[in-house]
Amino acid sequence: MGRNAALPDGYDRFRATGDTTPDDTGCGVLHVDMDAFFAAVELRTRPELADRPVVVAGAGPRSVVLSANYPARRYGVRSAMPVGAARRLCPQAVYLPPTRGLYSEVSRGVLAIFRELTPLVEPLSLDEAFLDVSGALRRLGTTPAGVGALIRRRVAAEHGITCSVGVASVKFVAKLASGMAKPDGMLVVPAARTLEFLHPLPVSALWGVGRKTEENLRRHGLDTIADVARTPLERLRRALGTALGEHLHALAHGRDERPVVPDSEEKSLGAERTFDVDQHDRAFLNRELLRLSERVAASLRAKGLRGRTVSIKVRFADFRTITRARTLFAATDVARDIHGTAVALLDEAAPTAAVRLIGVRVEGLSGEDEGEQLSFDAPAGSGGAPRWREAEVAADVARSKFGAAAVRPASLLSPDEG
DNA sequence: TCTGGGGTCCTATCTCTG
DNA sequence: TCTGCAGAGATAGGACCC
Repeated sequence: MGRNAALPDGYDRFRATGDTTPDDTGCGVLHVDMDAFFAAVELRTRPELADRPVVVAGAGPRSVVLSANYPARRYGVRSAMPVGAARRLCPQAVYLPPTRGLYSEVSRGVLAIFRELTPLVEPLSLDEAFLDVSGALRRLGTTPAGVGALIRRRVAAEHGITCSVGVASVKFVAKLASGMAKPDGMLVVPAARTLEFLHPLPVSALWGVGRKTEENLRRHGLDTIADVARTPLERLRRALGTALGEHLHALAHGRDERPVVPDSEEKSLGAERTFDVDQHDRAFLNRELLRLSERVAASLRAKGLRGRTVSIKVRFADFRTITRARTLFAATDVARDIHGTAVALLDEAAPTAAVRLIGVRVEGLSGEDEGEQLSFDAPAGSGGAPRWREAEVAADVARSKFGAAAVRPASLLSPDEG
């Protein structure tokens, strides 16, 4: 969904319109971003709502806005805003619950279009991706901006939603451009005009500058990207730390060496849950850790992965958040092992305050065939772990046939199911 | 305003080892 | 045996992204 950057004055000169051929010299990277993706997908089946404010959000008291269409945004409704705040700003909006699975399905269809055009497609999330089209232009018989226009036509025709496209010489400029093209537009930044495009923009437009870093930069008198570009590298390093200082210095000069990477490996996999009401009860928290461990383990197995480090996250009522991690002797994809470690970590952290959120994450991922399986109640090599794993794999199969509720640990059954 | 859930990356600190 | 040092890995927290 991207950061919303209204098109600044004068930036219309970068906009590609139907009746002109934009200068896309030196451009090989496209960033494609669906407009108000979840809301747009919902509106396909409810076209009568198209001109009304529509918000996709969960129903819980602590839910946030997942997506808002442009009529809703005119009232100030934004992604990630608490639903209560959205309702105050726009009580007349239609609030729709998210449709599980639907957005992934549409996303796969859109990505398939991209991959017909170039193999170098790097998805960033369900609703956006980078494409490197530099090697495909001769075969396609068009220009980068031509590919962008083709994508916009096909996504609209085949999936009934609009997208915005940024065309540039490097990833981060393409991403900025797509954000500024929204909704339903395309911006093209030829390589030679990259600095002209970048320098008037505020520092917050730089990728990696959030609220804290923006405050920090402004404290140092740096308000625009041009200001950052003019600042000596050593001063940026001191102000921001080595890595961030060097990163922002490069971006401010229009340098972004990161290639479009089609298959990046996952580094961690987790699940977490915010409770409707803050929780004290340790038995309840342990059951929730089991539920989350089951989910994480099933995802690991579905992806053929195992992980060596188990971490938990605990957020308290005052939003203070702690994490605790433990590295196992060997990688695992077994819920029983993950849960055992998570409970031990929670016991050691011994939180006394009310808990708002609890999460489980597995890091240090490797392929299923690398490393050895570990179990809590069996020494390595004794065969205990494979039996638990077999049981969990059998449960995976049952769930895939009969639904998610078909197989659960007894401790997760509600009393009337027991 | 009162803050979801899924991630990545960076930094500081601590511990272990040679 | 103690101390200093450097490097690696583990750990915790924070910022950021969508």
